[in-house]
Amino acid sequence: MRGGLVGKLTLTPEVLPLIAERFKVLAEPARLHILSCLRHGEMTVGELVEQTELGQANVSKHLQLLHASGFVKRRKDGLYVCYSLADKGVFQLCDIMCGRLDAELRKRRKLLAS
Amino acid sequence: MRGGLVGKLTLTPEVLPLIAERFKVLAEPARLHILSCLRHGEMTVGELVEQTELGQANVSKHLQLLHASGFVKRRKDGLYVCYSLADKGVFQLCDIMCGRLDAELRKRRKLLAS
DNA sequence: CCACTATATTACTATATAGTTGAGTATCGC
DNA sequence: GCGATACTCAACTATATAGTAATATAGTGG
Repeated sequence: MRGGLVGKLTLTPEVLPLIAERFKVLAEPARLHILSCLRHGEMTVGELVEQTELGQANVSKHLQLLHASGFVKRRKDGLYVCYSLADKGVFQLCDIMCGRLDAELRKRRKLLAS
Repeated sequence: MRGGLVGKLTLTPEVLPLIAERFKVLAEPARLHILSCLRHGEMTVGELVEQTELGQANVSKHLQLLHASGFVKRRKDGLYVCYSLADKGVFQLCDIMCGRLDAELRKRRKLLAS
């Protein structure tokens, strides 16, 4: 079923700030790194700190934002808080962006060769 | 053929800043507005200023950035500079984001109803 | 050449936020 | 209870950038 109605909401002036806000969440290497870590499964905050080499409070703050915008979900396990991807759809966005970047780098390289 | 190899480049730590930078370009209501205006065809800077009700210098600056990141292309026509979408793929990203937003608003509404 | 129009650029201000430090909260084992 | 651990929150600093006003550039017609 794949979610059914994708894009029912269109890019009208009223929703522009809301959409921009979402893009802004992904517009940060640190947050993309965290998401990319979570690709393989849920992780505790501490594990993410270790993996990303960011400060602990910093990771925590990024996670709050990612959670508030619905990119990740939270689960408490005793002392630990485990974060995981809310859905794998985030990477659809990243993959498209990677594709665009790739295409442009290729184009730029071709220009240099000529 | 739809472009062929989408996502050949993956989300490795080295490309994270580049990908984030691209998302940042879309993380601005003004720029999304400009892109949305261009959806129907090419427009001059002046037309975009009129349509978006932003300052002229502001629009020009946003256009420089959109052009530098490969979202729009430029064409000089005498005194005028006509901007148009580099490709329609941008809206693939926006539509996905709209879908995510829509899904979350719906979920939030369902919670309120219960 | 000059005046005019359409864009671009520069310099500035105001605001937002990434990262850090230190304090606060919750949960575990003793 | 106490201390230790894992995480969150609040206050701060430094940096980036959106928007603006003024100036510069480029093309057009006289």
